[in-house]
Amino acid sequence: MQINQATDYSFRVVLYLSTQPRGAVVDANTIAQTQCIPMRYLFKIMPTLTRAGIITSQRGVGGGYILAKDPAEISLLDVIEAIEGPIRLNRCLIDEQFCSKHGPPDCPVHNALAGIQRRLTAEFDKVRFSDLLG
Amino acid sequence: MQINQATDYSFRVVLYLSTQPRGAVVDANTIAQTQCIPMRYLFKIMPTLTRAGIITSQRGVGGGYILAKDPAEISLLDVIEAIEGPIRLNRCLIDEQFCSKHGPPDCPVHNALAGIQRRLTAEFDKVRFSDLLG
DNA sequence: TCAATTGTTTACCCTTCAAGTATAGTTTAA
DNA sequence: TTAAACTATACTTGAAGGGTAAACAATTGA
Repeated sequence: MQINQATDYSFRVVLYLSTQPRGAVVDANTIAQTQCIPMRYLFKIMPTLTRAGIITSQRGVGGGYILAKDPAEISLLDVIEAIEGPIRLNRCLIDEQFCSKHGPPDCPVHNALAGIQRRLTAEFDKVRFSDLLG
Repeated sequence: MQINQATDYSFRVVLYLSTQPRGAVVDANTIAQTQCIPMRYLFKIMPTLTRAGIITSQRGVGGGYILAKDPAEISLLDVIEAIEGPIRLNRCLIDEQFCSKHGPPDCPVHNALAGIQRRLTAEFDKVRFSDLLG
C-alpha cells in the first residue's frame, strides 16, 4: 500500500525538470546531485520515464534529459503507472482467478475495492506537476 | 500499492463471520474450509484480529471465533490497519527524515500525497461490512 | 577520424518481506 | 484426564525492492 522508492525519485526528477525553462537539457549528473538520487539508480529509472513519453533523452556531448510535455499535462498517475504499472489495490483486481468469488457481481469485497481504486486513480490523475510549482 | 494477502484473507473472515447470527462461535477449521484459507495461515492472522478488537476468541472444546462488534461498526480500514498498520502512501509520510525537502510546508509532493492519503483512508473507513452483505 | 562525453542495456548482488509451514504449548469442556 | 481448539514462536522459500557494475552506443567537436 505504498509507492516505491523509484516512483518517489521519479516525482522529484519530473518536478525538477518542470522548474527548468521549456526545452532545457539537463544532464544526469546534475539531476542526481540536486535531487540526491544515486547516479546509478537514476540511470535505471530514466529510460523507463523516456519510454513512457514523459521525458526525452539526448545522447552524446551536451546531452541529457528534457521534459517531453508541459507540466500541466503530466500527472502523478502518469509517473506512478510508468514506474509501477497500473494501480491495483488487490490482486483480485488484476486477475479474477484470485478472487474468492471469481469477480463481480458476486464478490462484495471485490466491488467495494474496485470503486475505491477508481477514485484513488482519479485522485492521482488530478494532480499535475504544474500544480506543484511555486 | 496493494493490500497484502493476509488482509485479503481477513476481509473474507470478517465478512463470513458477519453472515453468522450475532454471537455465533465458529471454529477455525470451518472458517478455513469455507473461505479457502490455509489452516496454518489462518492461525497466524486470527490473533492479530483478536488483539485489534475485531473478533474475540474462545479456547477449548467448542471454542472458536466470534465477531466482537456489529458489522456496521467494522470498516475495511479497521481490518487493513489491524493487519498492515496505518496506511502510508509514501515513506516520507511515515518519517519526515525521508522527505527530500524535510517535510511540509516546503515539499509540494509531500503535501499532495498527504491529501490523497487522507481521502483514501476515509474511503476505506466509509465501507462497513454491513454494506457488503446480501 | 578520434576521443571525450553522455545516455543505454543487461546483468548481478544483497537485504527485506510476503507467504506459507512446522512444532510445541496452553486452555477448556466433558 | 483427555481431546478439542486456540496460541506462540520460529523456520523456509521465493519474490521484490534497492542499489551497483561494466560493457555498449550515440553524439559532438577538435
